[in-house]
Amino acid sequence: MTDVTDVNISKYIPTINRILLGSDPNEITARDVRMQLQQEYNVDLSPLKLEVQNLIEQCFDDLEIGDEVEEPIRHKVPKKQKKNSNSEKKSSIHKPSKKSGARGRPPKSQVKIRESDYSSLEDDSPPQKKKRGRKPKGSSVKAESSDAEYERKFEEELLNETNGKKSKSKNNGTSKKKSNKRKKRDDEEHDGEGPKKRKKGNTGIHKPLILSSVLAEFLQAEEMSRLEVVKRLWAYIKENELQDPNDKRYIVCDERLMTIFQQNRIHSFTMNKFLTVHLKKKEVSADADADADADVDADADADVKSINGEAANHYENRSVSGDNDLDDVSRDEDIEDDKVKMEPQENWADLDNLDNEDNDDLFEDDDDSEWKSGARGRPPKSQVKIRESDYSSLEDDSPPQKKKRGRKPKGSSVKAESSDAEDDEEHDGEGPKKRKKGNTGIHKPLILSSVLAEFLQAEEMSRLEVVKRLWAYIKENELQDPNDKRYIVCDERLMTIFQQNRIHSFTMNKFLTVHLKKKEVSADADADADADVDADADADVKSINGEAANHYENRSVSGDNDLDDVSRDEDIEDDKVKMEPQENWADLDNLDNEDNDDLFEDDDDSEWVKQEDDDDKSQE
DNA sequence: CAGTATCTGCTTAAATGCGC
DNA sequence: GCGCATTTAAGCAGATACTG
Repeated sequence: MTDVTDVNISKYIPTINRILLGSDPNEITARDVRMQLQQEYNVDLSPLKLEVQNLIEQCFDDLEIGDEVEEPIRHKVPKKQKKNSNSEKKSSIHKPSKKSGARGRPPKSQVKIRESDYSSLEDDSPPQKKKRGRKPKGSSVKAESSDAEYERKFEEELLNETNGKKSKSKNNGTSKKKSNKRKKRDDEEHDGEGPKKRKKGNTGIHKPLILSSVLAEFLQAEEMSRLEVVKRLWAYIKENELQDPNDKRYIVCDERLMTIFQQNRIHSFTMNKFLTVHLKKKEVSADADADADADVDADADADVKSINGEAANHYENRSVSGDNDLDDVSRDEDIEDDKVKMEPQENWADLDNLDNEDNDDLFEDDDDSEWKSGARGRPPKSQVKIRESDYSSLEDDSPPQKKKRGRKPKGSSVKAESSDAEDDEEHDGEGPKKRKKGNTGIHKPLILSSVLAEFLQAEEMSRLEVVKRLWAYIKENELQDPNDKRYIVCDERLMTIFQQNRIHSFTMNKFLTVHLKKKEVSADADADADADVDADADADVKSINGEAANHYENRSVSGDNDLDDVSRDEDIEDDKVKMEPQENWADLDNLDNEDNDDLFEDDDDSEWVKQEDDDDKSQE
């Protein structure tokens, strides 16, 4: 073999290129290339190993430009090189470091997205302001939907690269908290081996739908499941802080959202409804598929314009003129409502009517629209329902100006996903967390007031269990207000507990507080507890009941659910209010606090009362 | 370690479409 | 026809995770 120390190795470049091009990028290594060079030129390249490897790497990089397919080898070459000890890692500069990991690495799509205006939607934008404390679960879950995708993709890559050293654990950690149901579903997604037939990708709510051009432009995608659309829209809404600060369930549409929803402000509940016109079933047939894009775009354009009507022009103009320029918006009559945004309370009450009417009109204007037909064809089931209740529900829990108690509205849904963490631990008991369902937190048994104890036939119970059982009772006896199921029409038994003829489900917990007492651990306390509690509770409940108690007692004789009797009582007069929800119920919270606080304050000795007092003080 | 943020359970409302 | 899944808000108290 020839000694090549003096040779200019750059002469090997063409050969290296040829070898690289002619080999499987997944298999070839720098060493392989060097070996081939040695064979072809019959030289020993060992003395120049590092140089040659660098050269090979360089060639590889050069070839790789504009040829993304070869990515795998790109990782592979330097990796082998690393093994070969001390080579300067030119490659490491552009090679995604494993540590930068899932988050740091900007996936191609992400980069691309950043260039677009919809960065918020497409990239896995972390919660706008990173808050202190524990990572927002809800948001993490939410972000997860997009985050997880990227992470998953990247993990897959990692798994290909390494032998899956560690990648799994992290993701599992974050998603661990999802609900069993969701988790189950996700598991199926992940391993694809679930026994169930449902697959996220194709069926049900995960079925990809064709987006209208407007929506497609907004979301930078032609197809997407309804679910995903909603997710992304929410991401956008949050990113741009488009939720009404007074009532976060309302979304104040910026001009972009206006092009989609044709509303200045929509309720989150009705978002889906408005989305309907922008979502079209995907045709499966090949031809249809081919034509689909064109058709859809055309249709969508036409439809959206027809839906937009005059306003469309404004939108278009505005979209040129600048972002969020709401002054422009106000030129339009429909959009005039934007001003309402500045004076939240009064005019918003009619929002839902506005939604329905305005949009129904819009939808009905154009009979040819496929998008629309989707929307219109759908039963007014919801609408019927809505009209029945006159949206009382929405207006009822109209913005409580008061400072809110309890858990802060984080702006995320925790509900569904929440249950699992605990459930998991419950079941396998091996979780790293310390929580145990039996004794701690919401599962901690509390001592019930005698009234509640009698009602539930138990001396102790966790708040959670109490609520559960109460709900069971409510359902069993159909005590929910048929007009707004969130309200519970108390029968005489519930009245003895809540001291109200009718309570909002949200406030049930509040009213329960006086009936729940922390369990003392000390031995003596334990001994005395029962007697004390019973005595206290009896006294308290009576004092709480006050005058009304007599009525309750009388009524208990007179019959079940006889609400006419109830109206004799002044407090109970509110029952009538039930028929005219608006004015009086808006103050439900105040009413709760004032009326009941007065009652509570009558008896200072009560421990039950004390709890509430403390509570109230803390509120102030 | 103190302080803060979030989670936990439960319910309701709306819309969707698939599966049972 | 119901359940599922998704999203939001509201109320509550205690546990837990996280930050400084």
